[in-house]
Amino acid sequence: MLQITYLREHRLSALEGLKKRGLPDAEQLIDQALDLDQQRREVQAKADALRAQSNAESKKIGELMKAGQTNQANDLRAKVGNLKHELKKLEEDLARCEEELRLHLYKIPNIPAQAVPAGRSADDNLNVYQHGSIPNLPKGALPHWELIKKYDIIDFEVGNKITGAGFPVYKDKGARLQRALISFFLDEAEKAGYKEIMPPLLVNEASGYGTGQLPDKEGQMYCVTADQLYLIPTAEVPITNLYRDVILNEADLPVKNVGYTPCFRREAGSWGAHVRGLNRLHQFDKVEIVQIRKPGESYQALDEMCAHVQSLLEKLELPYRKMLLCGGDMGFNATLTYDMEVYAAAQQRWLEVSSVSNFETYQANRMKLRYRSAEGKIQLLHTLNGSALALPRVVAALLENNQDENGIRIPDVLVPYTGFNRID
RNA sequence: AGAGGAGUGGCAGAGUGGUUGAUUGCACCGGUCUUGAAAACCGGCAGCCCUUCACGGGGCUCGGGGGUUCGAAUCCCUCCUCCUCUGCCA
Repeated sequence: MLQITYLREHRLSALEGLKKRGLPDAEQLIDQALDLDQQRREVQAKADALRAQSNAESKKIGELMKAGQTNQANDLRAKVGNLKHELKKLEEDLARCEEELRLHLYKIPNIPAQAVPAGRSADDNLNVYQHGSIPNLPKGALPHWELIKKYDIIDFEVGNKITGAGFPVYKDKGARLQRALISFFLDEAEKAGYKEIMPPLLVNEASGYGTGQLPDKEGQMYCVTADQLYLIPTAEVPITNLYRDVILNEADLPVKNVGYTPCFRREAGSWGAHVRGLNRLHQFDKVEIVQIRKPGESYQALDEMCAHVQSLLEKLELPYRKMLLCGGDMGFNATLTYDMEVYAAAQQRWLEVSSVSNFETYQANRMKLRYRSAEGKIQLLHTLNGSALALPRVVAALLENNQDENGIRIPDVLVPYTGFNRID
């Protein structure tokens, strides 16, 4: 959620930024927020003044009672009683104003950073870096959804039976490969200075609001209605919410956390062509890195996180490209996002395996995540996160790119984790 | 899940209706003293919102929400969390 004080002071640059997202009603959104804010402040000023009066009179009643001047105390008591009616109405107005403003601010997405190109869709994203060569596959090369059947390592049918579409069952070397990738990603992150966190997989409503999945993406999360809990769509939610309502000391920074979790996404309405096999699932595994940074350092941290993700892809020998997302394709909460896409040679498609974003203060403002500087000044922090990495599409590309007539080669770096160097 | 107890500032711990946003101790920060350090002493030390160019002024918050009252940390209701006992369970 944007800070209203920011909008008050930087209306024009906010507007300019939001236009890069292609928001047709950006001006209206901002001006309405400013109006609501103006109303709120007026009502609060009145309510505060009235309350100040009533507090002062009440104090006097106490003094009169102590002095034994009961009659005067009773007169005053009646007078203050009348103030209360007036105050009650103002309090209701104030609560309504605050609520309206809050709900309105939830509707305004984050302001894209300077570097973000304007654009409508993924077609307008900028390819800023590319690495590795596109493999030449043998004749008769198969897409991963055929390979997993051929070698019997991932089973969608039995997943359909026990749960439903999009919940595959990993078997044998397929299961082992999942575990190997998770361990590899966690070990690499720890080498890069991240602290491992194993969080709950269900979160409450407040956490959903903290990182911005609620109210915006309510329909995309699985909800356990009996207890009003949500299955996490990403480890970002619990790991960032660790710091909800927290004031960190400057010495505690930067925070660098990593966590492996399964992720659960309803993916309502997003099924179509191109989502076969592992390309899109309701449950998948992901290792997520999260950083919490002082405002001045967050873009440097973003670069550092990208470099980490890129090093993983290079170690796995996967060809990839780094995309700078345009305003229209960027998530609601982010100011700047890089997507990493690997090339899956049998499908002949680039698949997004990581999304690395800076949220600046957007999440921190919702979460009241702040730090106290050495001089004692308190201010909001910047939050960042990135997938490092999401497994299914990495597996898809590994299977497709490393296939030959007799099987699939496992990249050297994974062999110590899998205990085998081929799937056949 | 049932019964009982409890939740106060970074921590510990007072406070059961009236200038108490809160005694005190520890921790922390600044200062005096000291060659330096410790000790001692002095001072500071919650967050948010409104208002003011500023100095300052005002409001809200004692787990969350609601209520009683002129006035609530203190009384009532409700939810959450923790502890003890019983039950259940990997």
